[in-house]
Amino acid sequence: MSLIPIRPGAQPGEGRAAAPAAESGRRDAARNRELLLCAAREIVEESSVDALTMDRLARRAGVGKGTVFRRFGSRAGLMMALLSDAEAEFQGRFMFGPPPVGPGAPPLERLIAVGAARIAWTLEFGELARAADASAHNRFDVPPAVLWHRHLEMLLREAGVTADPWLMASALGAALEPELLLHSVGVHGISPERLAETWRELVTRVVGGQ
Amino acid sequence: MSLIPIRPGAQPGEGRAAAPAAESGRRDAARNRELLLCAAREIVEESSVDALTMDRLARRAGVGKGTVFRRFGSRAGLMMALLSDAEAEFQGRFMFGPPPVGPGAPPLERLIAVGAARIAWTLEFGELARAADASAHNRFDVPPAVLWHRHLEMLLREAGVTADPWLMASALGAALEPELLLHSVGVHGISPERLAETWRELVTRVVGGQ
DNA sequence: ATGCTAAACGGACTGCGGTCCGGTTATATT
DNA sequence: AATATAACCGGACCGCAGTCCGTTTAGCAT
Repeated sequence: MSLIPIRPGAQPGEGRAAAPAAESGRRDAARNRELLLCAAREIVEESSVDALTMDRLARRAGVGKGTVFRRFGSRAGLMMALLSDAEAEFQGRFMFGPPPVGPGAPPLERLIAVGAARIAWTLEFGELARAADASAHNRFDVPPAVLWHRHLEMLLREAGVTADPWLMASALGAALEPELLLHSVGVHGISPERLAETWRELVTRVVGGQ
Repeated sequence: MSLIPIRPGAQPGEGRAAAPAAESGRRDAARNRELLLCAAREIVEESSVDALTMDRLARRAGVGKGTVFRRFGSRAGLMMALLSDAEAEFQGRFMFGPPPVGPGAPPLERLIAVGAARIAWTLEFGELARAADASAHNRFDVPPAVLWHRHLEMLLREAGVTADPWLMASALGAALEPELLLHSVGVHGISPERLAETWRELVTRVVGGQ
């Protein structure tokens, strides 16, 4: 799949060694990587994201624990690897897809649409995203997060928001964080539609529209 | 201190046993509690928040590890206990303090002021708050967080925000989360003034003002 | 003072994420 | 085919948060 591979098959360099890419040399490494991703998905759908521990994954895949960490760097890295296809597909949508999420629509419309899309995306893959964020030292500096943030910033600029678009993008982005969305839906029973509607209201007011 | 004690000297019930309050019976328990809080503060100022591990704290205070967990329930509970005075003081400011943070000023002014105050507060105590959030299952449901959220919601209502004030409060509150603020300042070198200014802009636009 | 009981105590124990290092193996070179 | 070497592999090991349970003790009632 991977329309916009953010370094395809590479994890965000956790330890010092960084990025044993998918195609570089050793075929057994690549094979183990797929083996592990496959086993990880099995564990997740059999039980839950929380059940996906590094030891368990290693034993399930029949490899040593060290191998798991060498491949993915950390638990967060593993989660991101599991998410990377879905993430890349989402990136493709807002960067090259059809309007109003993709380019071609007015910026405010794009903001509204991409927020709604993000909400839907999060409700589908959010458990993994939340787990990734949870044990992430630097969740804000990871490539997909940076790209997402820059995209929001760009849309805000295009929409005519002059005051510190960088911080505005941070503030608005915070309203779409998986932890918050999942909590709203899961604990308080808020519907996705209401989330999207409030996002629309929020972003409309921020760009000074209406 | 504790102007508005959120159950004074009690931790947000973590385990099943919950809330061995400060004054109830056994004086040794209360004594150990103070002993532990004191030792915890020592460790933090000698080293850092990260250096404050439960084992270390227990040994430093000369008690068993079980005692630490019985008193505070979890690491997050300990962090909240360490924060509780500062948190209570802040609550006092926005609920009963002088305007514009406290009551008496127009709602938009109060929103702007309380955000700025929150930013300053976070930059002072944020390390503890971040540590508390980090290992908190239910960081949104803890009393101070709920009170803060409801306060934002109330101000939004008073300011005439009709559309789903609950979610709007969540969204705006997310822009003031310790993790985000500390990241902006610490990693990207954003100044507190710029944070406050952007908050002013954001909240002004949201309430539809000028 | 003495005895009773509920509560507090300590520290061994578990499972987890993450690191390290000696042994192994795939690939390139000759 | 033999060799060299860089990368890979496994699993023992560490520190941490959190749990459990047998033991001790504070406070009360008599």
